[in-house]
Amino acid sequence: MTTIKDIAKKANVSVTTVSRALNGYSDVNEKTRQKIIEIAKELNYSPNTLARGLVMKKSKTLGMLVSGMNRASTKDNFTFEVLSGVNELVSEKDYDLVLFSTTTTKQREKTYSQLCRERRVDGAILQGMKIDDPYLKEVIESDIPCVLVDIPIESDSVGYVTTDNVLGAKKAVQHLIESGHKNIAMINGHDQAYVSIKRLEGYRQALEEAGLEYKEEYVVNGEFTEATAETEAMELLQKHPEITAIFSASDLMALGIMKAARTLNIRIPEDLSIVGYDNILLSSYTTPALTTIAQDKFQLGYRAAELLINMLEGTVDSHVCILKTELIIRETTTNRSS
Amino acid sequence: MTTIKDIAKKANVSVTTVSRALNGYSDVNEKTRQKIIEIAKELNYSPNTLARGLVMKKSKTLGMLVSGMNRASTKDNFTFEVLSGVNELVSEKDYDLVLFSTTTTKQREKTYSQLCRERRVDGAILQGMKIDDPYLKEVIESDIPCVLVDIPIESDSVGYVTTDNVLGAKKAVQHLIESGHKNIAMINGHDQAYVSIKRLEGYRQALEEAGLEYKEEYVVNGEFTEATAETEAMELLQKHPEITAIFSASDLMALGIMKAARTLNIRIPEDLSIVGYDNILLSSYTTPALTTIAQDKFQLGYRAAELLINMLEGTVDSHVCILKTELIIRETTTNRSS
DNA sequence: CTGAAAGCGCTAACAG
DNA sequence: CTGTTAGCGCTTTCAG
Repeated sequence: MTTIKDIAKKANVSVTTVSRALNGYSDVNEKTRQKIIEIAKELNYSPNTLARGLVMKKSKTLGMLVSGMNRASTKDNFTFEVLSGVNELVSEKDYDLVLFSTTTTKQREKTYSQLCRERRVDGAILQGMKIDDPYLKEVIESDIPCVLVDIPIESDSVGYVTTDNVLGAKKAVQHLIESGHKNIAMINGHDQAYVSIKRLEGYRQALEEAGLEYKEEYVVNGEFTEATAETEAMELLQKHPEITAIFSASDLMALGIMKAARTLNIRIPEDLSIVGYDNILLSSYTTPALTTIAQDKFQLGYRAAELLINMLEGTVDSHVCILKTELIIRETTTNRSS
Repeated sequence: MTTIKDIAKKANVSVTTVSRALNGYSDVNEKTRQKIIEIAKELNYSPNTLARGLVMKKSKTLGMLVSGMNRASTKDNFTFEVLSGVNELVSEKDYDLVLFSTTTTKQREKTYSQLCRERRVDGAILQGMKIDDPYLKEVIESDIPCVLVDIPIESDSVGYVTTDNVLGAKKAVQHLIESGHKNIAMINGHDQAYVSIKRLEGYRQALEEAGLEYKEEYVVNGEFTEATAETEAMELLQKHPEITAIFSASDLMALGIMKAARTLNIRIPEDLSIVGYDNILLSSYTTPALTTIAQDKFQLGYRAAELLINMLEGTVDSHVCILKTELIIRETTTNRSS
């Protein structure tokens, strides 16, 4: 493995000069530089980023911490799309990305800042964290620059990107209301998810503004899984046959609801309308295709990385980025009033 | 940021002793060790992996190079599932994973070994490479340990994991033959994919063994994309109305074929049977649900990582790992003979 | 059982 | 424009 020392020797200069030449400093004779560059190429030199990172105290590496990335979670590739977005910007900006996956249990073994410091990441992006995950508290205490996806915490060293979940949910429910529905239920995620709290808020606002009563028994948690949503929908629909529409806090759960409806012989959209959330790939392939609130997951990742790098390089105005959502009308909703 | 030096000072020992104590060497007084560990905790110490890597000449880091991971590719989350598998083993074994995404163009800018050496990864996993990608040649020349996904190259420093693509394809086609089909077309990926070559081989073998003639005009390339497959299927089905079954080299392309059939008013499976390959998530959600050859993508990644780490740690017998595939019969095939 | 010293490959004053 | 020197944080001989 050739080092700058080898190059220095061969070029009859000092290592300093080599370092400067290779790093594009101006105060190097152009001839010397050319010679050095040539020798470097000839010797097939690659800089050692470990050594560089050690002395520079930064690694040009970002950490991406994802919670709950396991075999099952590949179903909604939400995480993957975010990752793709992150990866895109990271490689544009010539950073590197190291991937950490963690679970709530693991977070007790090794702290967030331990993880980041050991690896010497310059900053971190956190995705899929729950509101009560240990790491979240640490993020605030630590001074490692960090961007959260879908969790609105802000400080000198932490920013976040998310979508407008209140508005998104509101649009979903308004669409149902405009279609003539009065008894609209909601299958939410769980109380540890920030987005669930916000989407519930949007649901309530939409009802209120339309003069419809909010009924607690119309809202249940589906834990963001297809199976739980199916069970919960089953119970809900049997207990409250007057329900003609459901707003689901995720598309995956909407799939569960559709299954439940099929089992109960409830037709979609004739007897029951459904609006999902996320616009995952699957949603356009189901029969009937799912009406949903789309959010740009790739962009979520891309912006998170952008924000983080801006924070690192000190070129940042705001630590917050809120993305738009969009209602996509497919086949699980229909106009009842007409 | 506290270092072993700080600990040494506070404990009144040398840095050597601290290093040994923290790394679990036996030749250190148990009392001293306890004291050191305690102080380390108190000072909230994290080892600096850069420094360690620099002197040890290994980083306990694996590189995952994926080709063509972009916004579009999130559709089949093949890559993501492989990544999940890799990630799983990597964290079990306490390695780290750095993600590089590359494109054929990018590969001309920075060579494979440059990438690996700069980052000081101990080994690399390559996913999604094409047969003529520049990196592939480099992999062979380089002595960096490397495991390829779905490309059968083997040497002292390189191994691979794949599935039995010949057999997989054969099973698909045999299933069609047993259902009574005689005119079976194939929509393949492209010639730069190893798996395409092998799957074509399996297709031919199955035909031959059944005494059916192989017709060149029945095989076209769909480039592994839904859109191209749709176009190609359209043309194929119009030109050769006698075709009653298509074997598709990927599920994604099978979706395209289904679209084409719908446009042409060809009923599936009554008029046309389809068998896909991969068993991507979507395949069970389409209407009708897709019959396909399943491969365990998570396992592909898991095994790749396992193989690589075994190679690195010198505990390896074979450099090759071949996984099984499984025919999953759903609704796009039906028995014609009955 | 412990410490002193050297060095991994690189960058950054500082001095010429 | 170039070289000398020091040091990033850690591990590892080699002596005690």
